[in-house]
Amino acid sequence: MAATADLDDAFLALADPSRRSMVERLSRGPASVSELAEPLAMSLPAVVQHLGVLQRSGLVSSEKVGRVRTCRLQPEPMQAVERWIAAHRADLERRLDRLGDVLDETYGRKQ
Amino acid sequence: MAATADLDDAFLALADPSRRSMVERLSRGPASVSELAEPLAMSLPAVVQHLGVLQRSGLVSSEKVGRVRTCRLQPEPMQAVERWIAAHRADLERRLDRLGDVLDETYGRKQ
DNA sequence: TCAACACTTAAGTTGCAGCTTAAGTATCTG
DNA sequence: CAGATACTTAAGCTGCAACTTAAGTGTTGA
Repeated sequence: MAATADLDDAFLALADPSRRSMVERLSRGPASVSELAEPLAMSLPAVVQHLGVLQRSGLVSSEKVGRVRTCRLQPEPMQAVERWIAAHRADLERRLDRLGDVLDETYGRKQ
Repeated sequence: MAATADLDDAFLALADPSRRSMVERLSRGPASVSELAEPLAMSLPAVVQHLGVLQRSGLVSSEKVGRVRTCRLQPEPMQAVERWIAAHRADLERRLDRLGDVLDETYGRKQ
């Protein structure tokens, strides 16, 4: 059960299109910093800073071998975010369904 | 098929604990601005500003009747966020599963 | 009619996110 | 060992997010 601050970090990390592009790339497999940077129109230090945000959120881990840092997506924070969304979306939709029933009962069910 | 900017807005809106608390409240049913503000330790204008972020993201809609503004959670942006997460988490986990298979084949399956 | 209520608008402060350039530090490769 | 590669560190800039207080506006109930 993810702490509030963990969700803060994960949602914030995913709120930037450059970082989501990095996550999309990593969802297809590990990648080096340069590979993550390649499609992005910004300097390498900027990419490294985005990577820092992703790592601090736990969404991405990395290890350096030789001069190459290899990055990987971590499943747990993605699951925590999905659980939070799913729970509250489900609440909402259950309620909307019931509302539909109530309106049907009040005004007559549609054919 | 949510545009990138829409996902930006939705993730950003959900990256704040006060705003998530508002969304949690609204997932249980419509509420007035004062009701949303009640559990939050901040001024009413601050709450209204958070509400503005939620509305600009499409997550929340509101209408004013008399002097009361009633707010509702909208399902579509929640679904869009959930779809994005689910898609990339699924990619990741499919890959991790295959990796497990490969490791099993290479090093011998665990008993 | 007038005071309480439920916001709303305006204006200002503070801090930090998201870049930049410049100058490092290791690690390979020929 | 020199030059290319793959980051890394440092420092500084700009804009906007997240509040605040103060002063509105329109609505309602006694």
